[in-house]
Amino acid sequence: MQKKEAPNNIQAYETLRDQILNGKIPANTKLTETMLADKLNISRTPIREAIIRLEEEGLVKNKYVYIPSETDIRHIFQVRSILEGFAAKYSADFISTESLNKLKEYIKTARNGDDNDKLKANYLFHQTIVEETHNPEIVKIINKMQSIIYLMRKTVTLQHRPHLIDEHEEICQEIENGNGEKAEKLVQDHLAKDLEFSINRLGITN
Amino acid sequence: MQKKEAPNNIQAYETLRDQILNGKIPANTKLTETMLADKLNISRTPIREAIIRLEEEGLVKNKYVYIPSETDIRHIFQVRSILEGFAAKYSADFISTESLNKLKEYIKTARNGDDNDKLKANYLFHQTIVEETHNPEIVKIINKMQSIIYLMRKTVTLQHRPHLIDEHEEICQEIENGNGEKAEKLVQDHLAKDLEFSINRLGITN
DNA sequence: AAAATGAAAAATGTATACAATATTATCTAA
DNA sequence: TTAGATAATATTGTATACATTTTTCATTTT
Repeated sequence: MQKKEAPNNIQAYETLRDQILNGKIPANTKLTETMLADKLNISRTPIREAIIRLEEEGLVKNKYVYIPSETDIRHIFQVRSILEGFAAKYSADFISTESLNKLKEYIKTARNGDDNDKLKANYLFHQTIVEETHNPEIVKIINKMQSIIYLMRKTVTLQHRPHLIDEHEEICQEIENGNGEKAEKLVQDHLAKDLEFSINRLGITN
Repeated sequence: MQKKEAPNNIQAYETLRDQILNGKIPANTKLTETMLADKLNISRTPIREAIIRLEEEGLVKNKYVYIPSETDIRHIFQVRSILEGFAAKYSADFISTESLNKLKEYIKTARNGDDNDKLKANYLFHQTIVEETHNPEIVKIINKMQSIIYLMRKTVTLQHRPHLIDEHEEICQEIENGNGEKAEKLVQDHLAKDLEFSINRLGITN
């Protein structure tokens, strides 16, 4: 049995999504159906369906590639902060030893690896904590924000925000100690710093 | 200038959404494009687009109308509890007098009005607190859960869960007192009770 | 010039035909 | 029977033509 290929509308959705996220399709681009259909060598029908998905996801708004304003980003980060804070608090009580070891591993990699490793390790650090809630709804919400988070993370790790890894270490420590309240607070402070650093460096405005 | 009518695909999305929510299209129904196209007297194209929207929203999964399991509902309620808890805490510090008066108004209506008034008042009570965050992301997430929440609310208010309104009153009180921590806790306990009551009465299983 | 008008062009929305898959029913061989 | 193959049917996916709406841009009017 051979693996069935995803239909064009799904593929189109995925490639467009990727291209928007990595900047190949820049912010504010008008997405015209015929233009995209030409580019991907398929008809307008699957393109339309891809665009609808992107719109529901919030990456496209009214046919234009959407860049969130500073206010938008602050709102998104508030949600992230609330949910990841909860996740950290929860982890302090319920984290598995495997996950805890993973966290330590990611800290090590983030200190020693190359840029790409660091990026991935920092992503996994946060993701592991979120997944430790074992609540797919929470994971889903965070994942939906990954597009913006990714941009921010790229900034803070590649531009070496000071103390970033130290903070990860502290968070990990408090989770290990079972100190949920402290862990929650640390995550929220940590994210607040990421936010300010990124907004500053990216020169985001309203 | 006359008001432009929404395109068929949007209208189809809205009517299907409504019909799923009020049970006209029962859970687990297979949504076939031709069948719906016939019923709404339009072609398959706009139907497909409507279904994609419903799928992105989570109301439809793999062409079937989706009913969340008990576990799903618990997960959803955990998110709701975290976010509404935050909203209550936030409100304690920042709520406007207008909103506070509204809350009191809704409590009164929920005590005296008819079933329909009660239902609406209880909805507005929670919605007002959520909106007081002035964070559209939070509002959006909660709204996306409204389908399930609606079901639950119908149960708890129409089957008169005891102390429901008393709890609203306490929450309102603590918000007015500026006691955020207490308000947060009360909201979370309140929602936990709603959840258990509803699951019990609706006979939801996995 | 600025605003208003209205063709021309472009883009979106819808129906439909046909192609590709998935599902169901039917039949055969163990 | 029943597991497996295969034909029949139903459903989904895609391209395309045409209809409708929106946008653009030149022209006229003030």
